[in-house]
Amino acid sequence: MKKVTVNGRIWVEINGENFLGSGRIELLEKIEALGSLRKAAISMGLSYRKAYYAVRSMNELAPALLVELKQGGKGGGGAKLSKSGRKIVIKYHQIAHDFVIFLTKQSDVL
Amino acid sequence: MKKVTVNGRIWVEINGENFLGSGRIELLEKIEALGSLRKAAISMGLSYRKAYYAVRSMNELAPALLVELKQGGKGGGGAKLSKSGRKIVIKYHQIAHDFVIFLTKQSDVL
DNA sequence: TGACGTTATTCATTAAGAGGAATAACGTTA
DNA sequence: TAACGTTATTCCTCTTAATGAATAACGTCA
Repeated sequence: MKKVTVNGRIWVEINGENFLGSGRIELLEKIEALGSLRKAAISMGLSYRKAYYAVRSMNELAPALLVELKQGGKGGGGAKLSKSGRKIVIKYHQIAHDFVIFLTKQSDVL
Repeated sequence: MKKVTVNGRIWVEINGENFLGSGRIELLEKIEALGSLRKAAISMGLSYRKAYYAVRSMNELAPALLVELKQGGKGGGGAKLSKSGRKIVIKYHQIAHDFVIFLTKQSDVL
């Protein structure tokens, strides 16, 4: 018997521009865990450049910085989440959870 | 004030393979309206080839043909939806409608 | 003041997808 | 049997996205 399922993807937009998806959320979490954008990128198998542009885009779109980047200094610098950065990660997970439930329900109906 | 919204995309999979999304649904509707795959593709600004491969993929994955293609004959041939093809278009619209409601609710929460 | 490890940026190459062009194949109809 | 308009298929080009390499810039600390 063939298995039919409803799948999907959600993301957050600000003024119609892509702001946050699951990939960026994972990046934020890695940044919080590792304290370094470079290490976060590598741990996800992501190029540093792509990760950097993602952070830059997020910080530009958000009303307040999500990631605080520090260049030079102790350890060469580093990256960490701001308070609003940590908040938005939690909020996103709530939405993603509801979405999984939605998809499951729709798959059952099929 | 910046406008923050949750957006997304859903599709139907069969055995984990992409089966139906909004584009393919639109294609099915155009086929029903125009009776020709070529005309349907053109009306959507789609290349015939892409439309053809989409139909082929759908027909192969579905338990029963969604689109009946006829080559040669009166008018050169034509394309039309099977009964199960028409059914699935209706079902998809129901799911898509629920999804819009879901997205609106999530956007309100933000 | 030099070493360090990070952030910040540019450049060139490669991979993949989209698209168009061209043509074969088909079956009815006049 | 020739014309017609469609389905069916192949091939090549072009554009765009992804990737990696290389390097500059920075600020602390020994």
